[in-house]
Amino acid sequence: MPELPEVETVRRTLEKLVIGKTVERVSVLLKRIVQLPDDTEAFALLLQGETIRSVERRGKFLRFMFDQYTMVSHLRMEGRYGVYGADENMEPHTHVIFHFTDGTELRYKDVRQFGTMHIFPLNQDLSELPLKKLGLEPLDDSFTLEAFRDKLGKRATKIKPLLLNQEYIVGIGNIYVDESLFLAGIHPEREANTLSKQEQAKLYEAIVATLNEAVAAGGSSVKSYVNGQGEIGMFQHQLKMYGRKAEPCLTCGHAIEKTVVAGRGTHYCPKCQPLKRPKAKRSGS
DNA sequence: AGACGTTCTCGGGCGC
DNA sequence: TGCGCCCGAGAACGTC
Repeated sequence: MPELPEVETVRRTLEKLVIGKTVERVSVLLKRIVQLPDDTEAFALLLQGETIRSVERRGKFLRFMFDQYTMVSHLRMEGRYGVYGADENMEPHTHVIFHFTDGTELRYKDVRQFGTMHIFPLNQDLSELPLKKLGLEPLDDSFTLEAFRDKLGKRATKIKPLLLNQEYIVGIGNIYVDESLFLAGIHPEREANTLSKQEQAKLYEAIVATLNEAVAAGGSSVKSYVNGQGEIGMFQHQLKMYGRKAEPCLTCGHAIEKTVVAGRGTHYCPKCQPLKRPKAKRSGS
């Protein structure tokens, strides 16, 4: 479920709830979530007695900063966190529990069981997988038009899969890629290296605007997403493309098409996002 | 039935 | 022919 705006919203809500709390013990109910250390008992022991000092984000990953360790957590499709009293009912699909010394618990739930957790010595996560190869942070000052153009570079790959590839730019997923490409008037199957300077600039602006507005709205709750306090987001009401198959394009009224691009459901307006750049018509051929 | 907000692995195809 | 890169397909899972 979560793309950058959702993960950022989880981060913001969570930091209000868990900073300063000390881990008494950790229960791992589903081993597959824990990737590193691969021994789940070792994973649990590393965090015993550690206090959460901050909660940060890199792309779609959450980074829980403890005294000596960083715990990196990816929610994948449906992972979610919540803080509970130790006596509260255990909800289904609860896989990892961080029991704090004050009697509260941080619980990780994940219906589809795709989420991952890794522990590294403090701050060493950034130079190790899975964070090592991540690309530009689109809401950082470092995300300039020039840096974006460099990433688009000479690649002949389709623009949509390129934007989804976290090695170039982080945080964009299937919802916000469709929204951004629509805003920029670019067809999802355009080859990245054929974008004009002007199209590159429009796409850059579209990505920044879309992500910022979505963060301001607390993310999009299309299916199951909630923030760290169990609240849904609001940006789903502002989506112009995602989930609007066959509905009228808000710009031109043409029916929105849904196809598959690089294995992902893809929404676009054939009129506002033509595959061929509008050119003088030629007869024949 | 089949899609689903994510990402990793694998294998074929291509170019050098 | 061989190697490396790149891309798309499939897999991981449970729910509606």
